[in-house]
Amino acid sequence: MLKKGIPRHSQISQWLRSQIEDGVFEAEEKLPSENDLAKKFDVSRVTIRRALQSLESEEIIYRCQGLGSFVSDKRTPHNLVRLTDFNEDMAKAGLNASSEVHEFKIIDAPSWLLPPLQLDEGTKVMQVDRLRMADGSPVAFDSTWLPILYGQLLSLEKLKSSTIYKILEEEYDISVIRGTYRFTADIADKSLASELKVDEGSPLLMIERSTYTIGNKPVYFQRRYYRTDKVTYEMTLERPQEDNGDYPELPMKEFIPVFNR
Amino acid sequence: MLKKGIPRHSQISQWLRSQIEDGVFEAEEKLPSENDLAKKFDVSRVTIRRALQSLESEEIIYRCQGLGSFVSDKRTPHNLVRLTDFNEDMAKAGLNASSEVHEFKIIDAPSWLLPPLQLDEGTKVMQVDRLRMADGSPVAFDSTWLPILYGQLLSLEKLKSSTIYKILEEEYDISVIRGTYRFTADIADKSLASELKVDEGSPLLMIERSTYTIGNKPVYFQRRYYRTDKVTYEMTLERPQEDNGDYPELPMKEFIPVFNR
DNA sequence: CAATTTAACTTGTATTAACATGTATTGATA
DNA sequence: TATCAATACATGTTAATACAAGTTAAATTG
Repeated sequence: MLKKGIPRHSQISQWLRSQIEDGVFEAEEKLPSENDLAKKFDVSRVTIRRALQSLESEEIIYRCQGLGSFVSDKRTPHNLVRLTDFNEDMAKAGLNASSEVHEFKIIDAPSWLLPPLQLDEGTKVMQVDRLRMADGSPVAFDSTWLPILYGQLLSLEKLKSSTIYKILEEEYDISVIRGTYRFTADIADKSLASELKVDEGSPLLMIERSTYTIGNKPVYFQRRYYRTDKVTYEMTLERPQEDNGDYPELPMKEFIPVFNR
Repeated sequence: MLKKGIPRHSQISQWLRSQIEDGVFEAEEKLPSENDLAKKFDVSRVTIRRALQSLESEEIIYRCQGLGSFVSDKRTPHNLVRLTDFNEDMAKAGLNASSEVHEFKIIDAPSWLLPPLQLDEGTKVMQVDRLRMADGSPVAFDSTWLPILYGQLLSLEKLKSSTIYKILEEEYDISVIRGTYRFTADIADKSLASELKVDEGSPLLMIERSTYTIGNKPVYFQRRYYRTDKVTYEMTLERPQEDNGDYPELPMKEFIPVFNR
């Protein structure tokens, strides 16, 4: 049942993770007892506990002495934030996402783009402008700049049905390891106003995103303008309930505002 | 050395936490080996490992087989986001924070405020308007509304030297358990423009914050406008390096955009 | 002297064993 | 009937032990 070469506790926690993911064990459902699991996998109870501990620290399950282990209700592993994708975000919100590619060209990198993409002067970059729509009406407009190295992997065809993130990850195995988001506000100039169908001078929520792959290599730099009447970014921070006394005064969560001078 | 009644592994992990916090073990410094710690506390190595495991899952330390355990460089436990405080944010950025209370009054709650504060029509609320400054120049302007229950605990005096968060937590033991942040953009009207010393129509980053105490009771609702030339909110999301195979495809971090219709 | 082997030390994995503590049910007792 | 004690079973704590595997440096070898 268990492969060799991979720690058993990892395999067991992985098995449980996928079982929970697949809905075999539903939310709030009681898992088999540690002894039962130990028998099932023919390992010691300690190994089972090691596996359950992983799931507990990921807040996928919670355990009650005397009662058993239960699947957490939270759909996403708490405290974990995923690097999200426009289409994915929209799908989660139950909206029909679509996008139009309005620009797909190679340009000389403007000077302000050199530092974020770690490029030298005179280098060319790929620029992709897209209008993002939810249920057919414009929600956001973004420009993305990529070093030619990565930009050449894209095509108009693919961009229509997929996202840059997915194309690079799934087709070329270039995965984004790190991403930095910057939130700021801007006002719609003539061009943005007409793209997003808002009045010139309207406030727009701007999110700049820098993404990096292994070795801190920049993959792309993106500026996205959201219609404020359409999108608000929201984030809930929760202070962990005083569980076991492990956190006496406790860590909550961090959110770093950067002050420009 | 160890008290009874409290699990030894908890006491040991707590001791290590505070030693690290106090700088006894600095960033990237190697901790004593598991065997050394076991001898020091006269416990088994398993107990030490249990303690280190807690610190590891909190990302306070990391461990390398064959090398030892090391203190993580990250100042704040990773993946944990703290509910922050304006003064604290500024201090961290090395700026001198100050604020002027421009309004401190009791008003009839406007209708749009009723749902977020879970109040009935006709209720009165406390409103506090403050201009926030960094090194003497205006950075943000916020209005905070509190149910009278909590508002009455504040005073002009205290607000000058402290923050609402601190006053309620430290003096009245009312601690904020949960907070929701919403990011959006707005433009400066005449009043905001003159407060923040920007042109009318300038873009401002607006952050709405709802905070709750135990039992999901709203403590206050706040609207803060940041000068975009002064402040950008930034957030870095990192995908955990494939450590042990525990996370095969996955979990990064979550950041929820809310789509208004 | 350089390359290799060995030894010592580190954390990682896993078992067996015992006892502590919390929860719920069952059955005897007042 | 209501209460309490016994019991079974859950997770929690901890020890003692063994071996695996990664790292480093010293010792050995060519």
